[in-house]
Amino acid sequence: MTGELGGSCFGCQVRHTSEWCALNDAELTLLNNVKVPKSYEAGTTLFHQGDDCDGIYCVSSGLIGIRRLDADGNSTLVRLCGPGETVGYRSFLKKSGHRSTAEIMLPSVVCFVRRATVRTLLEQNPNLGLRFLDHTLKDAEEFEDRHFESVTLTVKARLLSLLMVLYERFGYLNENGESMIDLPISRQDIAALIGASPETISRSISAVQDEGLAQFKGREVRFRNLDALIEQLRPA
Amino acid sequence: MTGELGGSCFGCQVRHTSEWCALNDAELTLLNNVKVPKSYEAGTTLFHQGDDCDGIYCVSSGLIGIRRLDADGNSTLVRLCGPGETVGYRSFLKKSGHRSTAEIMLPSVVCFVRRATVRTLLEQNPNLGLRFLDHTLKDAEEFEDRHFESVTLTVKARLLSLLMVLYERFGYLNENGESMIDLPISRQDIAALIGASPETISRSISAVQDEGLAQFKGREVRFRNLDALIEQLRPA
DNA sequence: CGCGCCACTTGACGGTTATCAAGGTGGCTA
DNA sequence: TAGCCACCTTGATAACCGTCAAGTGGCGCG
Repeated sequence: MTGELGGSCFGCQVRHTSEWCALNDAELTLLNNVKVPKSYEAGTTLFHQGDDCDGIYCVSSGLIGIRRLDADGNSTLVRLCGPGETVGYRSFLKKSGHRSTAEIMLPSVVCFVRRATVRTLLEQNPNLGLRFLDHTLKDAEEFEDRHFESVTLTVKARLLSLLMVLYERFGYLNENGESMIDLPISRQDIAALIGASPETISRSISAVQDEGLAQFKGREVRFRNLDALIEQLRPA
Repeated sequence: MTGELGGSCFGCQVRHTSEWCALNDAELTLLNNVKVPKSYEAGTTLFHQGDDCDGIYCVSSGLIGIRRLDADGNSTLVRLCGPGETVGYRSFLKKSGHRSTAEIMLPSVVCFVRRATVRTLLEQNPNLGLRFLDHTLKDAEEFEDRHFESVTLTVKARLLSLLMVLYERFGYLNENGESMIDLPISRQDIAALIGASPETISRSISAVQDEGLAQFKGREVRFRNLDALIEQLRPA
């Protein structure tokens, strides 16, 4: 709920974009008293697939990766959650164990709210439930769209699409006014995210460079022709 | 809400499996008074992609197909909704236009409940909202799983998986005790549903027949070896 | 400094699948 | 019955992509 440990929910920068914007002052005070803010290093985890769901996590800053084990036991990245997003709420609402593992991708501050508190707030304030409903609707649509994309678009098109999504969240202009991203995830994770092999991702990246759309140096991406790139996403 | 036009919600066979099982008698009476049951021929539509959302539809009997237009303007089948399921509720909850077209696949009876009524019931009974939440969660999980399948399994495996789903809903034993399905959809729709071309579906069906798993005659499927078929779904 | 480790890249190959094209079948109307 | 049309099948071909394998480069560590 707050950018600094022990900070107040009332000062939290993401308060108005998270589910908790439905709460009134009294409820927010309750939340503020029982929430457990904590700072995490990259590589650590909030919970593991199969764990019991003891509560939910609100991302204040940083980036969380949601992973699932595939049939071969490999851990594959399923989605990313940034500031203002709530993690683990679907398992909470379903009253089931966690279906996935939540891994810290970037140094993050995350507030934990234990189950009983969320339940109390949900009973007190129906609007909070509606906020969760909205969030779930958004998730469902996102998965629907991605399913649609994965059977319609090629790997390269999906890569460009992902780059645009990441650009919206992590993009910036460098000193020369060029559009840039510092990718928060590895190529392997990119591969998992769009449902392709790491080799194909590597080749797709080469193709994107050959076409002069962008330059890749490690995790740094420099866009050369954002208009042409966006244009490639249109035709389908 | 009812198997016969003008019938009562109280006697509806799907009442206990639909969202409306959350309602008490008074609320059900309200619903019963304002709902509009209607019989539809195959090929007609409940609403079109882009239409305003004026309410939600509860499937009493028959089968509804949800279609979306792809980039080329082709209408592709996205999912099927059977008795007890509610159609168009996500657009309603999101207060947005319909993202897809709902087409009648089999002769169906569908009850329309207009927006104001649903809103009233939602305000009166928080449990109804939770039911919708559950449904949305299920939708999200389904698309998550299908996304996973579509990048993991071959077309033939996905076809077998779809056949099992359809068997659960439309399967029966014929006079010889053989497991059968009368497919409710065309091969083109099967193709769209699992994300493949119609030609590949046709070839996959041939392969399934060559392996002695099932016989296809038009839309009639006769299973030859259900155990072996299920076994092929396991390995993952 | 050398070593190993890991992520990434690149090449070669093969399998799966889409695409294009040419029949075939069944249902419908005239 | 003929003719048409939509749907389905079958064949040939090529594109896409996954897999296996070898090589590169960065980075920490002894």
